[in-house]
Amino acid sequence: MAYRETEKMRKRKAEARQRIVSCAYQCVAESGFRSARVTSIAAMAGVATGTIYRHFESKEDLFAEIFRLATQREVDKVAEALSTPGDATKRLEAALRQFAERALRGPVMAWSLIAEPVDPKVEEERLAYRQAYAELFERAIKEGMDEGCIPVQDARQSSTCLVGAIAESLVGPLSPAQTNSEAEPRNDNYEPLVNSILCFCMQGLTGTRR
Amino acid sequence: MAYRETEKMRKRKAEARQRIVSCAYQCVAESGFRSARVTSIAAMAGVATGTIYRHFESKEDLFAEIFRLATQREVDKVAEALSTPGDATKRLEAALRQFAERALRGPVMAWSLIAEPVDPKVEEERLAYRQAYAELFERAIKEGMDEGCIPVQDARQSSTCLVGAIAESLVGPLSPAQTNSEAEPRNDNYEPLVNSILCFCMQGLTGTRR
DNA sequence: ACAAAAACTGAATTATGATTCACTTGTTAA
DNA sequence: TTAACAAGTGAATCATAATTCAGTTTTTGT
Repeated sequence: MAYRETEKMRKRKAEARQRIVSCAYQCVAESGFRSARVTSIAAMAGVATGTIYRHFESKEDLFAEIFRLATQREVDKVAEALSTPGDATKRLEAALRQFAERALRGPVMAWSLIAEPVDPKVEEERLAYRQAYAELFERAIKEGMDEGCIPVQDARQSSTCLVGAIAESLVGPLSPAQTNSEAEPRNDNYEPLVNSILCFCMQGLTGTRR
Repeated sequence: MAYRETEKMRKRKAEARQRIVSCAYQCVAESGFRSARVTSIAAMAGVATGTIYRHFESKEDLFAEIFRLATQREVDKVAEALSTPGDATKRLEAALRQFAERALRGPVMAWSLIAEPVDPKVEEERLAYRQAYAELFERAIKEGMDEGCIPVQDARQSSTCLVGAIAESLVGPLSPAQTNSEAEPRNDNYEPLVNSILCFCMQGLTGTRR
């Protein structure tokens, strides 16, 4: 008898997995899911192609995990903005702004998360992702209704609409055609775009234009 | 010298093309772009696979045309609802309702048009499709601002938000997972869902909840 | 040092469908 | 009838990457 799984090995394996994940993440962040190749992820991570398959069932599974990770980051940021002190209206506005601004700042990944055509398992994650946002907003809207700063309404429905309104507003600006043609001049100022999106959203929510 | 293109031939060719198009349409309406096979479309249309390629450059081109066609139908219906007599608010509400109800009534095609992952050329058509809606709504919003029944706002931005809010609200109900699990009970009543979507949208537009 | 058990490797295989093309059939005008 | 040409056919080919797996290397406990 010999080999028995050892702490050292467990750690090494975990590191390899981690390396694979972050290289895959990087690939996707650079040019989306569609063009990310298992082969190049492996090369980038310094492992053989086959190794990927001892860490993930399939490419789809790997990508689903990447999607989940990327998503979690975004959702956390929005949650953070929502847990700021202040009334619900203010917090919602900050959260929506956060959502939009982060997307515009990392347009390739944002596009992948919001609108890139992806395989079914990844698409499932996308559904979950959108629901995660919707739940976050829903809670805040309910708080707002309790506080009295947001009129009574179907909180879930409104939050779904918010997600849709923002996502749709970003699809144009984020779509690769747009993003590429922008050549070099990165980070223009997003303020006007973001503001006009928020204007509609806040009015939809509160009935008050600002 | 002999064979020269004749009226009869021209017509026959056109008919074959038409047959291909409508069979492809049917396939997509039944189960989406992803599962539509060139081979089965050909079989269904009663032509050889190769024949498809004398009418269309590639599968993507065929699908782009199908998308365009399906899209046109929908956009026309919405345009029709918008050209009804009445004030802009009423007309917009009717149009948005039309959009949502038609989607719920033909969920497979609607999902394909709104959210199914598709090839790049088809995705391009989708962008155009969403813009077509946005333009329609934009015009109506501007009319409403002139009439005074809609407060001054960035009409284009608002119309984009409307498209997004509705599309997002439909993605859940339309997604194949949902659609399939509904088993048999077709056409439930969509009223409550549609109403709550419209509630947010109209308030976003007018600042007035109803 | 060694045998047992993993883990790693990457070239070869496989899967999936779209696309092609050598050949057959149909159409036209003389 | 026939020559000239276009349209139609569908089995064979091709393209693209994901996935596999027989062989190699590494790790471990004795």
